[in-house]
Amino acid sequence: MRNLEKNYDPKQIEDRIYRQWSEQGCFHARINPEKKPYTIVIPPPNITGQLHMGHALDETLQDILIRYKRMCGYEALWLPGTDHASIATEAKIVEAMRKEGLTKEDVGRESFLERAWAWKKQYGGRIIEQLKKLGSSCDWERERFTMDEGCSEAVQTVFLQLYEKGYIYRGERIINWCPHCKTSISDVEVEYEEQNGHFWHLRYPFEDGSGYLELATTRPETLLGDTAVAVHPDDARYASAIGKMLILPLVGRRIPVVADTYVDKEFGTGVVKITPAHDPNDFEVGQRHNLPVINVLTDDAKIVSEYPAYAGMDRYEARKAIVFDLEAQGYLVRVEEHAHNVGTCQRCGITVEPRVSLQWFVRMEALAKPAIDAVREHRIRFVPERFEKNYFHWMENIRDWCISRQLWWGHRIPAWYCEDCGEMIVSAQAPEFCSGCGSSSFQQDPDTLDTWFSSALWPFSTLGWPKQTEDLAYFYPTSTLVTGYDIITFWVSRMIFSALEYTGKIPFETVLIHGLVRDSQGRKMSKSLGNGIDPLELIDQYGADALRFTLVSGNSPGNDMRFYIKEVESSRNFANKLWNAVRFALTYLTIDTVTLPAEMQLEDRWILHKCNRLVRDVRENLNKFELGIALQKLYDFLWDDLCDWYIELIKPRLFETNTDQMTRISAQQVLSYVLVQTLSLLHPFMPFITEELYQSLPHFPGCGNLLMVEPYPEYTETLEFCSAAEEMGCIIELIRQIRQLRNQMNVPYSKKTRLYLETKHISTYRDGIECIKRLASAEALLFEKVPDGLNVTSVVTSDVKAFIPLGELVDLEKEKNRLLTEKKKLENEIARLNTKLSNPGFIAKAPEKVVLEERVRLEGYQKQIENTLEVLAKLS
RNA sequence: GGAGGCAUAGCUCAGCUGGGAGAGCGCUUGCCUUACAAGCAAGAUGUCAUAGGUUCAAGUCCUAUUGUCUCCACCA
Repeated sequence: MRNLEKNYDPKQIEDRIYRQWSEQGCFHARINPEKKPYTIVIPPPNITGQLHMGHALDETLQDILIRYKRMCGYEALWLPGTDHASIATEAKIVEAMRKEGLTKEDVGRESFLERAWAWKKQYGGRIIEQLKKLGSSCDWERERFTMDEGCSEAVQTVFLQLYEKGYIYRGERIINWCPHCKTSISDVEVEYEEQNGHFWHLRYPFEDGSGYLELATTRPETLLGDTAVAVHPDDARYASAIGKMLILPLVGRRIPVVADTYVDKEFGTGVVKITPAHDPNDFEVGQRHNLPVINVLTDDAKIVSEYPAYAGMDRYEARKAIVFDLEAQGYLVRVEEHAHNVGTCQRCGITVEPRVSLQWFVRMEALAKPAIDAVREHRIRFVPERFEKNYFHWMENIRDWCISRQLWWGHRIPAWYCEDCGEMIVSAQAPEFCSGCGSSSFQQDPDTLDTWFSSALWPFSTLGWPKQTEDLAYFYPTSTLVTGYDIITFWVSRMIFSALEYTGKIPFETVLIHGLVRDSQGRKMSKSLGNGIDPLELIDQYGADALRFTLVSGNSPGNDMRFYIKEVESSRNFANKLWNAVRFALTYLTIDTVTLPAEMQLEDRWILHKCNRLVRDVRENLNKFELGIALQKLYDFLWDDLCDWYIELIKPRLFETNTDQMTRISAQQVLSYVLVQTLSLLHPFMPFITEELYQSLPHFPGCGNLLMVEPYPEYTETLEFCSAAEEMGCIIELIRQIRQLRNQMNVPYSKKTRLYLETKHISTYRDGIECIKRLASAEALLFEKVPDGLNVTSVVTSDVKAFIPLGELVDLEKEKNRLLTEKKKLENEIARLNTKLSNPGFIAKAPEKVVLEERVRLEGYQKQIENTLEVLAKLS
């Protein structure tokens, strides 16, 4: 038996406990046909990342689930790893090089990649170490990286398969281009923000001199690339203009007026300039009308050399110059203020530029369908269910996925171009000879794949796919995916359709969605605001368990939470409470096994009953992913029932002053039983402190198992003690009343009062008399009828009248008033219940159980008010 | 424009399939009662956003309204 410090100090134990788990191989999952597998793959953190509060929440939820299932007897695998995060990492490396005065082009592709791998080596491990600080019980022997050999093979296999099936194609399309990162980005990587801009009204003259058309634009600089003007086919105002030619101002190009239903007659003048190269809608109009696509911007958003007057100007400079020229030449009608949404790059924040370019795409329609069905048929379940709607909306309106990126860090596209004839060959290795011309010199496609392309394969690539490994056969499909609602579209949806397509199976059964951790003012935590709270600092200060407790308590799936340091403090206090409960127990435990006594006191049966119910509830809540509720129940039981009531009640039995060995031992037995049960129940939530305390219990050296691998408590029919629970409830009620009275009368705790109890349930109160004596600080005597002539004041419950000699209390008037208030309250309750019970509808339609409950309740109040009135009469 | 969330004590939030309004923090009062002052005991505070509806019964289900946040789409 070890002596515990007075206050819980997580720093003393956390690293030691983690090492112990690790050294005993508790994290490692082994294929075991005797057991059912339970698998979680971690949402791989970026190698650029530091652990932030969002991770802390995500990992805590996963660790709770995995520890719970492990203790429930599943072969639990939590598979960890990291993501190469192509654009984010590349941006960081470019930035680091910029400080050295270098660019990507300066160092070249090969040496750039060397830097990237060095980065991975240096920082990829950092976040893993941080995960360990949280207590994450990942199987580190199975740690993966999206660009390791196996995952890369998976990526290549998928690419080749999809290409052969015709799902991957290469084409000129309009895509989102980031002029800063100089790469394409997918639709979901664009973030829209409202900006104040202008609406420039321009006039484009007809070629035949018969006037002009007036239109408006927010981007006058794209005029250089206009290849038509469009009106609605049914718009009577412009019917005669359709098919006529206009002269494009400043450029002099002849462009047609076309009719297209894309145009909104009601908006502006009902005339739209069409710039197929720089607007997605215009691009489509262009396709329909066979319009030329004229690109006017370079890859860093400057005007191309074909327009000497503006060549080399940045897009915003060009805008000014062009507006100036338009005005000077009389083409500008007026300028309006106009607020509109502008797309920006998720990574760098620069305004994206729609741009026509040659990219690789995944054809999504056929892939999306089975993925929609899987969720619709509830083969995959979202928790909470409402996030299905997000998913369906996205999947049902899905567009082709642009997967090529003009980046170097990532999986390079396995396509090769013949240097002689230009023939494209898609294959894993460089081809030997060109199938077209027989040449043997090839260039590999310079582009890499969208980082989400590899994360989409994560649930199965990490288990060995495309190889049919034993791991894959046993642990796949995985069980639960835990992630934030912000990446359902980026990631969850892509894993679902990928898994169905390549493995023919769902990737996971349940998606547990959590919200964002916000700051105390409800703002997102972000670097730019500087409002982030570092989880590692909190762990350092309050312990990992306290942080975990804070993140889970009061949090419900899918909802955002605000984070207060104050709450971590109270979580820490809870840990300390638990610590001290065990510390107390240890000073009195003389037994070293955990068995329940044959003979138990009332309070023993009561706490066992409550503990057993707790086991049932916590399991139920955990099975339903209601982690916050489960934790709340544990908190209430431990603090209130166990510490404030049970331990206080059994103190007299535990102390040396108790010479009755039997009651002394039985108290120890029940206490250690309840402690083992609750430490086990709480372990998934607060693994460190529970493990440490469990090991300090005297039975531990005998059993020898770490708590982490002990079985999770199970509900036991034989521990249902309903009548004990009821009787104890009455006694608790009585004690509360007496305490209230003493408090109101300013009787100090140290002063014991005499107490005469009058009740018809002598046996019940005989069992509880010691409890009353101790917790109400009273010398209690039991009577069926209290002798007359005692000048007394009193406390009243439904089945007991308690009298305290008047001399021991201070104020008779006060006491009368107290009882009158009590009477009033009771009258109100009785009236309410009478109304309810005399309602024929209620009697007829409410379930019998509910009616009965209300009747019992009413009876209780009636007895109580009788007692109250009787006592009031005595007082006056 | 489309979809969804939230609105409960001074603050932050729980409240599962309808059946007497809860927790933490804060506040008031009294206590160093042989585990814990990071503690113990007692207490105060709520037209559960508004208006209807369903029901014997609504914080809970339905409809509308207001406020607020988010996601999706993006109209020149």
